[in-house]
Amino acid sequence: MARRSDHAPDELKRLASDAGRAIASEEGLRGLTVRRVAERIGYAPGTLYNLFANLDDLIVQINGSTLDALGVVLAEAAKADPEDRPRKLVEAYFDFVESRPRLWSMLFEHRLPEGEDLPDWYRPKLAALLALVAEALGPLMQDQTFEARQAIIVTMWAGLHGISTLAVSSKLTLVAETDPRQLGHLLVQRMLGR
Amino acid sequence: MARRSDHAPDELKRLASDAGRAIASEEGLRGLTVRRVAERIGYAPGTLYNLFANLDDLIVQINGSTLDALGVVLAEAAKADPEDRPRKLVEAYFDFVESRPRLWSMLFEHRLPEGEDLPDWYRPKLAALLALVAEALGPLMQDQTFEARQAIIVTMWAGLHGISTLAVSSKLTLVAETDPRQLGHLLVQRMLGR
DNA sequence: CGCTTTTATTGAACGATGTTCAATTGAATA
DNA sequence: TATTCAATTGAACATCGTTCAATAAAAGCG
Repeated sequence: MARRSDHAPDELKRLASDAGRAIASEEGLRGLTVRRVAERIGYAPGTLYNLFANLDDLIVQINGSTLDALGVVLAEAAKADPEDRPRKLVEAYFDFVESRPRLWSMLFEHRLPEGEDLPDWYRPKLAALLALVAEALGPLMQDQTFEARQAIIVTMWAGLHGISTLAVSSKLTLVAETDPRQLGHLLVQRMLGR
Repeated sequence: MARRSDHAPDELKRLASDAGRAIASEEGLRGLTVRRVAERIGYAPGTLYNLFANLDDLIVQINGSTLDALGVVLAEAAKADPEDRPRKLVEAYFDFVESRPRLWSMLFEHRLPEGEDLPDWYRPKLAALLALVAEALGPLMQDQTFEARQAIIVTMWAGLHGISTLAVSSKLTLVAETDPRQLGHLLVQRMLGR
């Protein structure tokens, strides 16, 4: 069989990454296989290699769209009054992680093979997220130099990521039950010097 | 063939996890396969299943020993004068990550299958590391309640983890080149309120 | 409309993976 | 020496990512 054209090429690519995202959000990275995506959209495994370079490529695409979704959520939170933004942003971040734990995990669980780099469009997407947060919190860091602000934002960002990662893999609960959100708020407060 | 007894059972188990660690530190989680570990120690693949429940078990064992090694390094740094400990601990942490990037990555890159939990001995090992840091930095947090100290330490811990993770997977370098160590120091300073 | 060209799609094939388990064989025991 | 025991094997199974010659359907053309 050939040239079925049940779907336009772009449409088919979307269909495939949607199917991949569905599988990943249900079963995580471990359950995401080429054959299962193909089966889900009713095509042969080989077809996916016309749409994506390989499975890693498909995963990176899905991760990219996860970053986009996170951006939407954070942008919404950034509309709050400047003094409220730290709390709102942290809440939005953890809401996002909790609503899509497996997709969010895949963002960091997946590693490209040694020597391969993320595609060119990925890093700007990440930088845009950071810029969004930096702009939202700018009014609260007016006494800081540009470099200092940059460092604060990146540290906050990485810190929230660390808290969420350990929470999701349940490597955070030790003796006492520690709420990830509270740690997030604590982190942001201290990083903003309040 | 059977009962070769070239090695005592415990000895063989050590041999296998050493081989696994060697492979992982050279090629990361992706290169760590049952067959390659078996080949490296001169046994058949099936033999590994007498020593470990499965590949996940072997990985968790290696991760456990990585935590131990990190503990040794941090304990050494904690011997410094109380005021120097924040800097020394951060330096020790990043030294460790940079000296074993792939082993350290495996600590967080690896996820057990859905529903499976880390073994009972793993969580205490993690808690001991946190306790070490908490004790070392206790003198610098005397104005804090026990709960507050706990939260500060865990947040620092998760934050360092986040910074290192993003740095190792090169998702930290955005516009300007940001040194992970400096971010680590910044984080710890602010979390300790200095 | 028929013929040719193009190309999207297939699915068998390859090598590699984790895991199982009956068979084997060396050591320990009697 | 004969028997029991258990450590070790390696073939087998299902699955994986990936490739690619074959194919069939659409598009182009006379």
